[in-house]
Order: sequence, then structure tokens, then C-alpha cells
Amino acid sequence: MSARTSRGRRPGAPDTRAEVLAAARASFAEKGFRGTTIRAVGAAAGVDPALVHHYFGSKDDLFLAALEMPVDPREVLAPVVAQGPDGAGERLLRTFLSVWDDPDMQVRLLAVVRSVLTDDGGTLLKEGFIPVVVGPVLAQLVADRPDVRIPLVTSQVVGLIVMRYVIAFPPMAQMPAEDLVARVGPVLQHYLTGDLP
Amino acid sequence: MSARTSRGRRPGAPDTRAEVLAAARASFAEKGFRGTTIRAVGAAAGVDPALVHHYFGSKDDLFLAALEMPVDPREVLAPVVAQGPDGAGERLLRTFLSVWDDPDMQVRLLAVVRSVLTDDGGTLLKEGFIPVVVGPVLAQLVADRPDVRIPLVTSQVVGLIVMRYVIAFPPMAQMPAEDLVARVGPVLQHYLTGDLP
DNA sequence: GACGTTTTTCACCATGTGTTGAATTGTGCG
DNA sequence: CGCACAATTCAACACATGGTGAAAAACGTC
Repeated sequence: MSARTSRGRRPGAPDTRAEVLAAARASFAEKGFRGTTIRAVGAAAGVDPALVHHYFGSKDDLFLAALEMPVDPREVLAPVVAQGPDGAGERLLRTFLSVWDDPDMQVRLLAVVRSVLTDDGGTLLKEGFIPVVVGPVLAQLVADRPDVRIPLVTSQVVGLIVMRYVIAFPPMAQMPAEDLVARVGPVLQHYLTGDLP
Repeated sequence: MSARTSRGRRPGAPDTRAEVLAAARASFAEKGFRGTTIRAVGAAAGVDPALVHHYFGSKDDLFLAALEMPVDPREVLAPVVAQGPDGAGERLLRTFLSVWDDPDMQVRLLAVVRSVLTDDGGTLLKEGFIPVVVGPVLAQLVADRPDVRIPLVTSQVVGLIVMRYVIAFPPMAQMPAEDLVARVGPVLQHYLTGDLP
């Protein structure tokens, strides 16, 4: 591209704010919170770092802005729960993948996952998100012993996320969603309602 | 403890080098590579940061030293492979957990996992470790279609690692290893040799 | 066309980082 | 003892980072 060096406002009506936000989302998704620098975000958007601060305040504020419009899992999973435990494994996985495979959602979710895995937001996950949000939803689908079945379901789903989206291991990342549903869904069903020692 | 401020060598024969290394391992395991600072390692060992550089060279060298004596998965998994595919799921998981549940191994493995998840060593995993090391081993246990079965096995195992060791989600972290073997082993067996669509 | 407002860059500051080189103190050996 | 060597700290450099305040350029409105 060209070197842009004039000082004040640019001609035309470019939505620079949106470009900065997009660059921030991409960087947070790829490098996590600590790995993202305001300077890099500015550079990616072709903009002075100070402009990033001008639009969004601190780096924390930028992170929050990048995460805007997160999914409410309880809302998304409501229909899955409503149809009862039969075939819940497949339905659960299908709606799950439909959210994660949406590119717009994916950058946001990846940003939070990467940062949580990286920056010791682990506490946030294990004391907040999983028991408060995921737990109650899954509890409605589980046959018994939720303290055994929920961790098992969660572990398989988390493994899927990491392999398919965080690492993007090609065979897993390119597997069609319906194939995954057919192959992993029964396992989730087994964890939810099958015979467990 | 007390503020240590004298300049030169300490009296006695303290194995400061080992203390520094232990502190480095702990920090790498908890915070990953980027999250670990040489100054923090020095402080944790009660030592000037320059001493860290004196013993181990650069930060990269320190990281390598902290990872010393890693497990060679091919070696550890050799007996599992040798006994053939029958019951391989359980055996695989059992040896796997025996390595990870060893505290000494755990810090080293956690260090590499955290850094890989964090610092875009993702490439290392998806283009090096998994296809070169894990792949060939699992390939010997798999019934057919390795490009389908290996990612599935890997995803369940990775999910276990993340939940049990990285996040340390309590119900998963405290589940006895043999319970896990009994509950997840059959799923791995299914991924290895069962009927898959 | 004049003027206030918004957008954008520039020039800094304070802080934290990895790293280096010299200086100081103890240990062990002749 | 004297002397080489190892262990340890201090002071500093060069750089990157998050953040701030002022100045310049375009826009919108009267």
C-alpha cells in the first residue's frame, strides 16, 4: 500500500473506527490479550496507535469492545434442552458447531478462549463460566451423577474447540460439521445418558 | 524471608542454580513463555535477574533447560502399541495419565502446553508434534481411516489435558485416574476401532 | 467564507523487558 | 597466605509497551 503521512483528518468518510475494531478482534483471536499490542493493532489498521486510544480508551476497554455481542449460551441452548435428553448429544454438538463455525462469532470466541487459556483467566472459567453457565444447562440433560457426566461432556467439547479452532489442526478443522456431529454426537450422548462405571 | 543484600558469593554451598531452575519451571507452567519474566524468576528464587542469565543464557535457553528430560512419547507408548488394538483405549489412557499425574513431569508438560497454546506455537503442534510424533504411534492402533480416527482420539485426549491440568477444573482434576480410564477409555477405543460414520 | 467539531498524527513520558559488563565476595587449591 | 575461579549483585543500555496532550487537516453548519 501507500505510505500515509499527512497529519490531520483523511478525505472521504472512511469508517476507520470499524477497521481498528476488526484489526483488534483479529489480533486478540490470534495472539490473546497479552500477545496483542496497541501498536500492532494500529499498524494492522493503517493508523497511528494513538487513534486506537482515542476511539476506545484503554487496552482493557478495547478488549471489551472487541468482545461485544457475545453469545448467551443459555439462550442458544434452550431449544436443545427443550427437546429432552433423546438425541441431545447430536443436537448439542450441532448448535454448538453452528455458532463456532460462524466467522464473526469465531473471532470473538477465539479471543476470549485464547486469553482465558493464556492469561490465567483459568479461574474465570473454572469458577465462573463452567459451573454457572454451562453446568445448569447440561444439568437438565443429564441422566444422573452430574458431577461425573458434566466434566466428561465438557472435556470432549473443549478438546474439539482446541483442535478445531485454537490450533486449527487441519484434519479436524476441515471436517464437515455434520460428520463431526455424526461421529462425536453419540459419544456426548453416551456421556450424558449412557452407562458409566 | 530476610532481605539479602551483600554483594558477592554467598556462604555455604547452596544449590542456587537448581532453585532458579525450579522457579523457572513453576513460572513457565503457570504463566507460559511470554507471561514469564526473567526478573520474576529471579525474584522467586531470591536472586538477582542477572544470575539467571549467568547460569542459563538467554530466556530461550532457560526455557529449554526447564523442559529438560521431556518424555519421548514413542518410547512411553511402545508397550501400549505392542499389545495390539484390543483394549488399547484403556491402556493408552492409563499410561498417559500416569505420566501427566507425576508432579515432576506435570510442570514440564504444562509449561510446554501453556506456551504452545499461548504463544502461537500452534504451528509447532499442528505441523510438528501431532503429525510427526503422535500420528505414527496412533496409526499403529487404528483400524482404518487414520485421518478421521486420529483427530478424534486427539481431541478427546486434549480436552482431558485442558480440563484436568491446564484449567484444573475440580471435578475433573480430582477424579481418580482409574475412574477416568474406565469412563473415557471405552470412548477412545471406539474412536480407534469402533464403527464410525 | 468563518468557525466549531471530529478525525488523525506527532512528540513524548513512565514503565517493564531482555541483556551485558564490571565490580564484589566467598571457596578451594598450591 | 596468596591466587585463580566461581558465585553473586549493581548499574546501565536499548528497546517495546501503554498512555497522554497538543497540533494539523478535513468536515459540517451557519
